[in-house]
Amino acid sequence: MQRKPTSFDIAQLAGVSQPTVSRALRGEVGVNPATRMRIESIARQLNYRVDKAASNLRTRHSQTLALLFFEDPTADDSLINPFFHSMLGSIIRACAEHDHDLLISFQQLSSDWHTDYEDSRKADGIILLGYGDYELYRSRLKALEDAGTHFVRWGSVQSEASGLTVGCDNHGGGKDATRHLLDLGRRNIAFLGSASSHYPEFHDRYRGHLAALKQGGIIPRPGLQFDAITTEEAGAAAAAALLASGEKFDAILAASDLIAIGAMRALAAAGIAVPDQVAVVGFDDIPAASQASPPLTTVMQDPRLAGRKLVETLIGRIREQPVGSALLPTRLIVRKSCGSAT
Amino acid sequence: MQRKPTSFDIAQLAGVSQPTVSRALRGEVGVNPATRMRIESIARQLNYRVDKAASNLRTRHSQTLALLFFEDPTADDSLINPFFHSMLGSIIRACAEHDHDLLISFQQLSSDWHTDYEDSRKADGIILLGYGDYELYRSRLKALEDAGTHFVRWGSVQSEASGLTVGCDNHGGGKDATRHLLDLGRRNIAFLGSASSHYPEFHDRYRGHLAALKQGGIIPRPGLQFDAITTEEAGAAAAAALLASGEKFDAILAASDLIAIGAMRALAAAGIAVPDQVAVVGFDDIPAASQASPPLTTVMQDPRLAGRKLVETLIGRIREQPVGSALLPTRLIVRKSCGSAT
DNA sequence: CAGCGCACCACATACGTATTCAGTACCGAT
DNA sequence: ATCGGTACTGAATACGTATGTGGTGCGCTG
Repeated sequence: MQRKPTSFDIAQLAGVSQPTVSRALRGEVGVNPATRMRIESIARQLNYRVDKAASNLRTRHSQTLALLFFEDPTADDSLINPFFHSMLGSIIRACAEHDHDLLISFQQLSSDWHTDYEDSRKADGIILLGYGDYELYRSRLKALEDAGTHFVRWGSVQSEASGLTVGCDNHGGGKDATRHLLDLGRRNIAFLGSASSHYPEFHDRYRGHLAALKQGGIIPRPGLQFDAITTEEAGAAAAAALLASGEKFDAILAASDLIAIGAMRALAAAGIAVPDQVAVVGFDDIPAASQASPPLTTVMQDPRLAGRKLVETLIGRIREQPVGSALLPTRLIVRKSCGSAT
Repeated sequence: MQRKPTSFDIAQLAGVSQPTVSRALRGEVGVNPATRMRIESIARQLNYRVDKAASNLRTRHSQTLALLFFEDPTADDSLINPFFHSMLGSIIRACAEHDHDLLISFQQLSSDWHTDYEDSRKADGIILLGYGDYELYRSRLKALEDAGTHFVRWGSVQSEASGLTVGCDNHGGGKDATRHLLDLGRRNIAFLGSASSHYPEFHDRYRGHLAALKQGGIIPRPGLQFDAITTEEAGAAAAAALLASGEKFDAILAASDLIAIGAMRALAAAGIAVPDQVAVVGFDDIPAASQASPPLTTVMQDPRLAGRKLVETLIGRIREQPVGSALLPTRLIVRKSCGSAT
């Protein structure tokens, strides 16, 4: 097993200089076609690959993006929110389509990620993904911005955050879902999920919910909102709290599918029929939504589109092209849990 | 925003030479403690980070592992098998614990991954993950091996593959599951999942199944085995085929949870009660298994352990330490679908 | 035939770190 | 006073690619 071939080896075999090899292999203009073909043929023959480290050093680009997942420190080790999981796949693909590699890492909100990836030139830019208390890392975003780091965040587009954000139309999605429930004759709709601005996406969904109520001439009852983070357990707990509160309700809008699924479990345990007695609508359209019983009506965020948009926005930013934040459409997926005629 | 600081900048400020800075920051012995502290302090102050590209170029190591997912070309874009998804999390963590970065990529079985990652020095080694027709990429493994590439594969440990393999005890898991069903009085156990050696893991599970039958004095009926790849659709189709075959059966051992869940759906559609009429056992213990109705009895593969073992084995291999393939234990998780008393 | 422009290519060097080798200063022992 | 050894440090260089600058040969124009 001999030494890995370098561009010098090829140069020697081709009878040209190393710079010419470099130019030829990178498709630069101004290389004699005959020479280029000779070089390419030799490179193929030697199974030559450009040394990424040397190339990165010289060009000062790594052609690599870093994907950072944020998570509550409480989260179980190996679990990722299913929606992010779907997005992961599309991000990987989008990176490949743009000839970039993808570095992936988990981060606790508390660690010092903000000084790492781009400073050390491991990546040209960063994609930030994660639910969680937004206030906790706002200052980190600011630091990133100040350091001139290229990054894109998935989240609530409306919030006055630093940097670029890609997110779906949470407000519109919440509004659509609630309007659908109203159209079905439900009048007492509970909202499960934090309404605090610390969770901007849930907050937006809640505001959309309220907007639809208002449009429908319904006066919101504060007693129908219960906090929950996006786990089944939290959803079940919130639904239990709702039941225990004695408030009258005939529908639940959950801020995420996991919450909705947990709530449906709690309802089932309490002997309440979905959708006959209580209609349930979720948010995300994770795979489990269609598997739930009854299948869950939900607001779909398109992970394919989301991943692609994140990558394209980030690469645009890196290339100093004029890119902005992006708001992606949502779509209501009607299944059985809302009691629609099907 | 000024230029990124280099080790020369620090050297100048500290009144030492650049090599001393390099030595100090990497914790080499033989640097005066006072000098070291001065250097470290200046580095912190400048927010200095070692330039990965330069470091990689010089050391000829990238401190990076590549994770390659293989998938059937037919698979939907953004989906990863849930079990691999769980492993992904633990691999990411294990990499972090060992101070390695993780590059991630999808690969079609047909593409030329075998010449890429390590040749270009993007990664020091490769983790291969994926179900799929094993024969298709056997030759690629051979090529990797011949090229001296460091890699570890997740899969069937028994198969005479090139290179290192980490996998769970598929044979033992299949045997345990079948024995449990026999203990519960089931005598006509169908096996859903390919029994071909092209799918070595399923093959091992099937052999375990047969071994348990033999031990229990049951003569296997070939008509009770139906091929299926690891999707719900395939599981449902296999169950439908089983039903259509007219074979008598009172239990199903599925080669994966996805197959089992699909099969349960098909059984439910046919009005067959689980577990009363037919007991069902799966394999993997994906999150959906505990959510299924009834909750699915299954053979757990521990993704935490699996991920850690893969990473540690690979790093050991890279460091030329004496590491070997590893067989990880499985554990039967008894839930309702098998009809155990609970 | 002088002069010009074009197409192509080589020389030299930069990128930032890690490592080899050769010191230098200092101490204690002879 | 000399030597040997220890502890530390600096000069020089390698790693492999990409790029700025300048030069060569050729064909073409006038």
